[in-house]
Amino acid sequence: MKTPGETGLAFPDWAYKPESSPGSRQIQLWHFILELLRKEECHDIIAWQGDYGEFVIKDPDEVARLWGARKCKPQMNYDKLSRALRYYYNKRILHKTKGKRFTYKFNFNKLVLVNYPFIDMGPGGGVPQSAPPVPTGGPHFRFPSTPSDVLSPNEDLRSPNLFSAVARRMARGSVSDCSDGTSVNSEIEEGIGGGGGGGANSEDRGGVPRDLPVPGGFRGLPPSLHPRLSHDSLFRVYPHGRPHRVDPLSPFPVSPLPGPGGSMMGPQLSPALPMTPGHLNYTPSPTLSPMYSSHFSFNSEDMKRYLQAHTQSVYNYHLSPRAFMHYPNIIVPQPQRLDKGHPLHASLHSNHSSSSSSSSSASQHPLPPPPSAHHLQHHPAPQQQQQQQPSGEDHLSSFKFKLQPPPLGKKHRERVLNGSGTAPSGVPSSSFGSSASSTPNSSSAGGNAPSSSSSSSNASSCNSSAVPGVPQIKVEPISESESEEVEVEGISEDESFSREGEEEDFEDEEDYLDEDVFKTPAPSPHTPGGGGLLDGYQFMAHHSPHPHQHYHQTHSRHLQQYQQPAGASSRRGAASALASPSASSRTGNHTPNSSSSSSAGFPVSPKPEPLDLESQPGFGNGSAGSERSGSVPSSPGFGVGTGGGGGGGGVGGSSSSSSSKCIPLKLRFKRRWSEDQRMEASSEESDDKKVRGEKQEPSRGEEERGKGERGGSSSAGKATMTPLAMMDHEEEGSRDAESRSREEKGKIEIYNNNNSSSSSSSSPDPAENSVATRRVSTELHRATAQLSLENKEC
DNA sequence: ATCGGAATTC
DNA sequence: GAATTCCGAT
Repeated sequence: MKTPGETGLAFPDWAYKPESSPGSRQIQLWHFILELLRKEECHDIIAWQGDYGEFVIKDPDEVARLWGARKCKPQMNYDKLSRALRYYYNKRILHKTKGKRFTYKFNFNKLVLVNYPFIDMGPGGGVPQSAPPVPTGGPHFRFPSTPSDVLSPNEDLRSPNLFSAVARRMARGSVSDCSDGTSVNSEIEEGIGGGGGGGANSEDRGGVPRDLPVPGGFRGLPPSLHPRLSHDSLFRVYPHGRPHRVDPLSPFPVSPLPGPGGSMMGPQLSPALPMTPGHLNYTPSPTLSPMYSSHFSFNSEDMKRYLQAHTQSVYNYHLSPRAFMHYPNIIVPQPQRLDKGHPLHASLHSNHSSSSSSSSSASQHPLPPPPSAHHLQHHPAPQQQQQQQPSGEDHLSSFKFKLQPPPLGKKHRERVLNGSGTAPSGVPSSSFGSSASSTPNSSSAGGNAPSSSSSSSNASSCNSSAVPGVPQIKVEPISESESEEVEVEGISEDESFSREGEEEDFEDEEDYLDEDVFKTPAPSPHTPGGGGLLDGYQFMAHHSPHPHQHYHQTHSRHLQQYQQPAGASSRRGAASALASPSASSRTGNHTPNSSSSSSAGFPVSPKPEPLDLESQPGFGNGSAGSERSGSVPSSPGFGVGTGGGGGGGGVGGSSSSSSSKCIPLKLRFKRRWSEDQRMEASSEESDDKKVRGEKQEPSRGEEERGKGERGGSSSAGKATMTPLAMMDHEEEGSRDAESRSREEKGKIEIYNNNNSSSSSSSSPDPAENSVATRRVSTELHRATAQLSLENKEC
């Protein structure tokens, strides 16, 4: 099999911490595992297989041996190692793929969160589940490992308001450790050769452009961003046409942004585990960015850039609208479509002042500029894709759907490799030997030269294989009740965003979330830009002229794949259908996800979350509000068809009018919302259970149920229905048949449009769209402003 | 093979 | 905190 990297599916760079690289002793098991997975040499003993993020330990003994060597625990054996892995279950870093021997699956979301806690959870701590902090999209954010990289985090700090959470975490050390001094080299390794991306292997890299840390990180950014910071390190830019590889074998779907650095091995992210923002129980690496202490001067420009990057990242990661609510000042740039001018810049600039101000208000200590840390890392040549200049298509294209045939029989995967069991007892830890097992190659000490770095040589390769994959959706049989049942990978943002009915029923919220988070935006084949989900954001930010196109595309896909006939009403059915196969087999636990069960009542977040509340209002103004009021289902705003997405849609709603298209958007929002809430609730619960060890009920199903129940009834904090719930109710309950039919029609139209047009470009009514779009945009702006104000107040 | 509790180590 | 070690239960 190819390594993820090769396949182009690498896991996010940030997920991998170089520090743990060969020489570092503090390496954590998961990190070590990733390390092995990155090495082709090790593919005989462990390799990605199956779903995204899923890997199989082909030779448990050997892996254990290596692990023991690394940790200087000669007595290590698979039993012990597995115990350690099992501890990750609760942490949600990993979970077992049931039915498959020696097969586990990473929850990259979790890793990401841990590593990249940029998003402020807010008081509620509720982060939009849907929006993982990690940037997937175009510009990849790379978790800074090197000192210079580290800076970036600091940058975050710059804006206390926005990133305060991060700062706090950093202070706590909860933030990922990229910073080990030890790891510096390692990082470099990764960054360049090894690592950057997930695939350590040269091959892998080849597939994915690993780190292409582009010196100018941001596209638009002047190379000289900051002397001290190279955003590059922080953000990886991917060349436009990132090749998307699709490796059938590799567990990962094509990386959406085959970004260079492989910063994104998006596919790998397993949707399965929920990334509950709130729960960062696990702190992978203690070290935080080296820079904590470092100070950065507050540079408005840097800030802007940073924010841009960040926002893009967020955007790319499908942050839920709420996430943005947290950052009132930030306008979400359209990462991918910069066509229109450079919205980002514009937005940033415009916002910049505000943001800065806010920061000042909050607490900010402008940090003195860090010592220069520029890291050595050679980033692969700057990729085209830099954030700033996304050539529209490329950006979007980066994300794709991955369609995978149903997994082969488990048996295929089950391989018990007998191992070669050799076990040299004390192996020098330092040399993880990279390939220790099979190919002990050099490396070891070499400094970090990283074994994997070997890949460095390959680094070039990464980019190569860019094969624009076609968006694919992967449907897995449900192996586990939890998350794995149905995965849609690489779903376009839209999907994640709305996850229309089809996906609505996630048995696992977590999974769902994870997916969202990780999903890479699916580049629609047709649309260059491809960013489905983004639409909303984009819309908000820039009002792209053709917002709906994306939407259409994505939806169309849904339809095709899921063939979901009708709108909301059908959702469940569709979803259930998807899930059902396996679900049925399994215990009933799957109960349709809480969301679907909305009828029952959406779970209300157990505890009141200020953030949510805050955010919601904002949206409320938009579509949500209208719905609540019982207004006509179709919110005008959405009508624009732009996905206005969340916020935008809502706002627009007031103004515009096309009904048909509007609804889908609305639904999306609602669902999204509900999901978020559910997530929150679930996450809490789950945490309680798993982490805390509270046992409410053994079955997983329970968790969900519990969520639902709690949400509905118990939520002591919130007796009242959440907006979402209300919305849902309206949808299902109050809406009249007509409205529904209209909605559906609208959807259909949209879909049709997609199909018909090559997506990207032509919308059926360009003129109309443009006009509508403008209009909407204007309103959106207005709305945004209001929201911002509101948020500030809060 | 897997799970997870408990004690212990670093 | 993150394993490591043991070990009984499934």
